[in-house]
Amino acid sequence: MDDASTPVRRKRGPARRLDEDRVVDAALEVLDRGGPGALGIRAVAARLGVRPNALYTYVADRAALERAVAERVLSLADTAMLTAPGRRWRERLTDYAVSMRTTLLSHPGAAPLLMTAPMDGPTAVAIGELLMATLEDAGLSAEEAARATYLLIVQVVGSVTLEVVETDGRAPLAGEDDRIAARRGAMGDVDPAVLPHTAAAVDVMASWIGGEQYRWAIDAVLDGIATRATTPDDGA
Amino acid sequence: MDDASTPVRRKRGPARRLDEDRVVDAALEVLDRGGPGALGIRAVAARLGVRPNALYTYVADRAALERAVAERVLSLADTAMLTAPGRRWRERLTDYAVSMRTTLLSHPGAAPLLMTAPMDGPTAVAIGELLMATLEDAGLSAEEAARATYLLIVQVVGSVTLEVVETDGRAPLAGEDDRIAARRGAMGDVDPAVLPHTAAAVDVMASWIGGEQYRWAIDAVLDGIATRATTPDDGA
DNA sequence: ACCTGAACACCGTTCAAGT
DNA sequence: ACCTGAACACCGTTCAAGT
Repeated sequence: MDDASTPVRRKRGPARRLDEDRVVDAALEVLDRGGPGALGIRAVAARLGVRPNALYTYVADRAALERAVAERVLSLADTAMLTAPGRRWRERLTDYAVSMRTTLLSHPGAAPLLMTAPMDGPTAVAIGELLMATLEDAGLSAEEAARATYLLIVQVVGSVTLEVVETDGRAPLAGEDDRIAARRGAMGDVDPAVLPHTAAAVDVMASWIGGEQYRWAIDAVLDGIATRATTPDDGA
Repeated sequence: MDDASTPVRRKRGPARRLDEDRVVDAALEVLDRGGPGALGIRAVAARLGVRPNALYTYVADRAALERAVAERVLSLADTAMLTAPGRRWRERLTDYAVSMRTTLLSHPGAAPLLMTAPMDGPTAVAIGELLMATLEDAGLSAEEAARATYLLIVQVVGSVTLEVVETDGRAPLAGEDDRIAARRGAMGDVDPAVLPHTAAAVDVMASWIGGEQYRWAIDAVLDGIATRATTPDDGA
């Protein structure tokens, strides 16, 4: 079921032709199969059927490879939601945040890279531009829109990274219910006499890594942002 | 100026006595001097004047060492602010958030460890307990308090980690103004014709890694949380 | 119980050499 | 221009041995 524009795309073959896109493709595959710890120059080279030092024609070093992977993953989330006509600014931001989580969770090993490498690539900038535009639709000033944009970025990337770090980071991730149950089990019993609030909330804390928590947090953040907006709920 | 309870504490000496605390001390020193990339079994052993494999008596492996360092750094922030009598819940949370940032920035290399290793140690749990108690003072239900707690944790740890990742991570960090100026310089010029919002907000974006942005974000988050509180502003 | 010596299987990165 | 061969200086971790 290959796309027509992707001629053959063999798994590991004798290296038909190399270019940066193919290197990043391979890096993402290594990440998906082996988790965050598996990514490395030698592993990617092996997957391409090539010697490790061959990669240095396309990538400056390991850090540059990681940045390229981070950019690639960001580009997989569809920004069309941010410009969807007829939808309110708040719905657009919520949709995009949820969709970004789904995208990142489908390449869990890549999520920590977003926190490790500075995101200054063209894709990251383009996303920032669209987020600021959406927040100005809400009636925020340019400065407030920029600050709110970063608040949202921190929340989205931070949540998903912490969520992934509790797994082995290989795709596909276990189902959310299973991951929450495993986390609940690892927490064991809490003595209500010494940690009353923790003991009472242990089930909710187990679900910190889930979609419901994610939605709750984004919602609260958007409420806080809405406080600063002049177009409370029905902006363009 | 050594504390009386710290007998001699030499820098690297012939290893007077080893225990887990001294190992974590050394790890934190390695981190402060060399940044996140410097931390490792061999580097810590060298700092203690001991062979690498000697560490395995006190720490299971590298991952356990990193978790121990993360726990240590968390314990350096003073939780007394969360229980300060006579102060409103919102002031207590703001004070603690600001103080946690200061603590983490004083050991910048350790900040990324909080995002990389699951935080399930006793210190992390104790902080969670106090945060939940404070948020219940605000009138949140147990479930809401737990969800708001995680929202705050993600925001604090996420912000500081992204802030540190743009530096070399060695202590002491350059002054905030210098770091913002350097970031502004790295962003270069942006064409207003293609990225109008980005071009207009470039100075604010440079300051994303600063204390003003941090405060703005925490404030917005607390506004969102306050929406769900029954004790709007003058809780116990 | 705690530390060393020695070794293992890895890393990222370089440089000269081939084609 | 692009890839290989070979080597460099590293890693984390193990195991047997010493004391």
